[in-house]
Amino acid sequence: MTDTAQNVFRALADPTRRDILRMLGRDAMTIGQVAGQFDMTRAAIKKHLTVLNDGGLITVEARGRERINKFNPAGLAPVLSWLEYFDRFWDDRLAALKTTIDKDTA
Amino acid sequence: MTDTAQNVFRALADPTRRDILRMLGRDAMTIGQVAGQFDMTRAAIKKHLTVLNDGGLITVEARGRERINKFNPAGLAPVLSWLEYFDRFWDDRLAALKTTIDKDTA
DNA sequence: TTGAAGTAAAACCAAATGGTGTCATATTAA
DNA sequence: TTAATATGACACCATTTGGTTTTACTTCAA
Repeated sequence: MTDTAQNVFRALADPTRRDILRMLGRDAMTIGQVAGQFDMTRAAIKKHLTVLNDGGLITVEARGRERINKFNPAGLAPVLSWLEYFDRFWDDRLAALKTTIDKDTA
Repeated sequence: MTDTAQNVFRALADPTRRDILRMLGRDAMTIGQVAGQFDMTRAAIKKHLTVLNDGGLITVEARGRERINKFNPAGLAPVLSWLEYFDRFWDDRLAALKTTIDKDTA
């Protein structure tokens, strides 16, 4: 396995992949289902899913001839870790994020 | 200017650029100073700084014949916004980030 | 004013990226 | 068994990316 953080940032660098991740955040989907939402071939979507999987952002579960792709929240951890380095620069902007977090963790 | 979020994620996709950003987070530097820290030509560094600037992650201030490159914390806002979408998935991991935030905002 | 320092900009190159189409394989259903 | 479905894997292509060299322009200092 290569550098984890790099794989995550690389995975997030493409807008299609970020959209796929949002979609999988709502519902787990097969490759075909994901492809149905984009004007792109299944092969292209499959490549994106591979990159997302390499970045640990999704998990793939085989079910018969289908592959269920699920969003993996833990995969975003490297991004959060990386962002923490800049904590001291954040003030009001981060405070806003903090409140949204509070709503969940309360 | 094209899509802001895309420019930010694209800027963060390269490890050299992430390293540069960390360096600029500690101290503002000229192109030459940044280049001195990497085994790479000034031209290459200049390109990276352009991408970081396009992403709004740094600001460049001319001083004589020098260009002072500064980290711009606000440039990371699109990343935070994008991450907020996944709030409901985060629990303990995000709680950790929350505590570090609390230390700053207290 | 002349030379050195700092940067900008352009031409160029190899490799990675994002897409396609095709074919093979495995599984479900008739 | 056979046909359709869902995916995997490969070859291929155009464009982008990350790097280099080279040249030119400003600005500082002697």
